[in-house]
Amino acid sequence: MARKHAAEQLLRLDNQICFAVYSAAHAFNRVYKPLLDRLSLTYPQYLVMLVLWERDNVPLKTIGERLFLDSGTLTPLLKRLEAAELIKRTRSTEDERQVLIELTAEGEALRDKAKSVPQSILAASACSVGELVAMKDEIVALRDRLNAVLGE
Amino acid sequence: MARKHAAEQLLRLDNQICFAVYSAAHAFNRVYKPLLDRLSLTYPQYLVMLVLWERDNVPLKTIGERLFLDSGTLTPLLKRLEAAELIKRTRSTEDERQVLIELTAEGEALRDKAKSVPQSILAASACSVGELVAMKDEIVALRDRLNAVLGE
DNA sequence: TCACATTTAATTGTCCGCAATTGAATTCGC
DNA sequence: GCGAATTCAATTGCGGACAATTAAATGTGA
Repeated sequence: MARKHAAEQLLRLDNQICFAVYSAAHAFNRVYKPLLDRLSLTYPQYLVMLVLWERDNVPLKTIGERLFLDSGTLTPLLKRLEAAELIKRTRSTEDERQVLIELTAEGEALRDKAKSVPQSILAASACSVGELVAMKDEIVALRDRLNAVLGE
Repeated sequence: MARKHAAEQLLRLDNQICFAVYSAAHAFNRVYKPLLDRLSLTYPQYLVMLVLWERDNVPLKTIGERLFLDSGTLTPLLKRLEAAELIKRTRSTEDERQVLIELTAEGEALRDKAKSVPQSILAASACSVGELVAMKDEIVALRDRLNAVLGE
């Protein structure tokens, strides 16, 4: 047989884009780990802080929409950030269903220490900013198409 | 100020390739879920099965190297696959430190049911095979550069 | 107004992912 | 051949992820 059936080829690990993305996510996580250890943050916690550094005092829901995470993930994570005194959780007075997340002074201050992280990641990526931006845009477009399918 | 300082821009969530990869991995996982539910597999379990369908009777270590996972992840996962009677775990007679993983007849048979999965993913990705292959190759190259940094 | 649906967080249970440790088997240096 | 280092799997503990459920607050329609 000159070539295997297409369905067989698609089952091969090395042909699957999802595994490429999956394993790249883990590789990123491992590169981030020592950098974030210095901030005493995990990667998902760092993502939450990025959201808050852009806009403070937002409901849990909004953070979840931004990061594609639900309350089952965020509630315990935010409690740990509160225990670390980086954020405060308070019920909204207008809508008591909502929990508003607010940075503490300490949480704000951490932003400065975090500024050098992206540069280190850039270096580890070992390619140009232009290439990375192009890849990022493609991956985001793919992610959004996948999420669109889920919304149907 | 005409434009913000570069370090500030790099801290923005939308500018981070790692978040693109992270969120794309989750989106893939959510698309895979209903497909894999029919096989009673989780995504990491599906990855292990892909490895075994390519080559059977391999040590745990080899599976870990292929998937970039360690024994802390694989040992319980493989025990669940064994409980589901898809694989068998046996100590190697030549080197008793190794655990060899072998498909059962049921595990082999599942391959047929899994054949249609990649096609469904392809459809959800909503782009051409050529584009996907190109993206996959770029992401794999990036992953390998990141892993290379870790190996130093 | 009052039943009903919707929105939002929190909780519970299951399954990854990984660091750190332990213990057993093997290999290496001498 | 023997003690030390290495390899490999298992275990423990912690922190995500997410489905499913619960409960409370809010909104809506007759």
